[in-house]
Amino acid sequence: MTEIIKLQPACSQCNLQELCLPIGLSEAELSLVDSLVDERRKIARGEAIFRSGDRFTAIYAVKLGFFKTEVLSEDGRHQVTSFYMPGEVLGMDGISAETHHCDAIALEDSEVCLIPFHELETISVKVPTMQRHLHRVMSREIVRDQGMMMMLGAMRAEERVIAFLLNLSQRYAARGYAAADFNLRMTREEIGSYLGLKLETVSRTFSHLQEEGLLQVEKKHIRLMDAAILKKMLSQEGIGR
Amino acid sequence: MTEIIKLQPACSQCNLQELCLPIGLSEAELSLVDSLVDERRKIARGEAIFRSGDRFTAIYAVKLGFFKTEVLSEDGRHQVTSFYMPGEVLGMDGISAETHHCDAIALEDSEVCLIPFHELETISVKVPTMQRHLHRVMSREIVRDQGMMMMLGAMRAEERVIAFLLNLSQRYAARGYAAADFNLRMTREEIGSYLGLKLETVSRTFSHLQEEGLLQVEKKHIRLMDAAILKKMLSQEGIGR
DNA sequence: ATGCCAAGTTGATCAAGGTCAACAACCAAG
DNA sequence: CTTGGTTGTTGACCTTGATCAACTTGGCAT
Repeated sequence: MTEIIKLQPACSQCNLQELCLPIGLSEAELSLVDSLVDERRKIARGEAIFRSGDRFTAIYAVKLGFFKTEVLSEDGRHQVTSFYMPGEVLGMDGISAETHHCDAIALEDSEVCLIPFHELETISVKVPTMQRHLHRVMSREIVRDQGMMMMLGAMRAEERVIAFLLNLSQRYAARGYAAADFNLRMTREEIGSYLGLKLETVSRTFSHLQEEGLLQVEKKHIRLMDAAILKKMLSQEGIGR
Repeated sequence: MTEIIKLQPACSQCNLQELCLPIGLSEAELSLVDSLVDERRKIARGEAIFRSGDRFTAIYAVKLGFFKTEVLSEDGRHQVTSFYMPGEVLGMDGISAETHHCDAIALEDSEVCLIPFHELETISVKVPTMQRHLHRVMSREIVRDQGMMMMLGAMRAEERVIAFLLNLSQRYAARGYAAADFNLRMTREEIGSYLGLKLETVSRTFSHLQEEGLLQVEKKHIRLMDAAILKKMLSQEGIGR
């Protein structure tokens, strides 16, 4: 069950600071941020932070755990649009209409820092660095989505899977985890949905890359045997579809 | 050739105001915006406002004409990520890294209003309404991209084409043009790239929808014969791929 | 243990859409 | 008026990845 704890989140102490906050805030500015982020929330595996249609009030920084966001269309179809790991910020889809447009669901027991958005806007007015940072975070999401569109529109199945794994790898590395050896937090079906493929195709592609000796897969555990070659396969591979 | 004219753009007078600016700015606030947007720029068909790698300095409101943005990956592949019509704002991909990540190219002789971004941030601090609006515009882009990902990942060719046409139709309607009768500004190839399809598939799908009596296509001229049915085809159609 | 369910793998088959090619229509330039 | 280049249409064929189905494994509840 989702549970709310009023633990002083203290951004000023958080080891994710550099990922989630601007670099180079003054002491005074940092303490303003501390006062802003006043609530940490535990989300159990399978629970949602928010769902499509919920009123938008805050954005969320992942403190611990793993999330997916997914959109659903009128007919039953749904699609995973993103995965989020610690230090990443989610919920910005809600700003435009004061309503969320997707579900944000925990893939494992997780914790998020709740950032009330209107207060954030208020503080932005006083701390231009904060405003700049917010704009960058939003813009980064736009750029990321463009890359995603590129992937969905122009890459073949194997390339998508490779791009996905390399992206995960790079994000783990940025957090100080092993770049070539990690556990997937999501199912084959969720990966497939994210990549615009069926789960069988994801599974087959894993197996195939393993036969080639580029990958070792054992259930959710992935080991990249040669990231350099994988990268090359992305940029060289056929002029695509 | 691209040409710069210092014509008083006067947002306060512009008929696109409601699309491009927040509704409900005070007189005083509007005149602040007028002072911000101090340059209008003509872009000839085929020319770029900016290209990938260009330093980011401003965002652009389309005043007149039609644009596409496209990203290109290391290997030659490129993909159209968006089309923009009057009243829409482009260039926000550049904020995150102070560098543009795509090319913005005019599909016909066009005019844009140049909005220096750092000045915009400065004014946002003084005019909270402006800040709110900026955030909404950026967030709307995020939501739009999510819808695009949904389309690319979960829809079949015919559905994508229908969704594309209905989206255009709705945007024309919002601008006071006929919703069911308009001219495409882009080639079949550009549509295909945007939709993750080949130009032949776009062409065939047009022909097919025409045979069904749902569409009339003559070169670039499109007439939607029954938007209601088309909409229904989107939401009902098979549980998809 | 036992049974059940969700998650994953693998194979056989099929269809959507990509590829290749021919051709038509329509400019714009000479 | 002719020529060449761009854009669009249509057909024949082929490839990729979806679909359907059988089977395995592991976790959890009884």
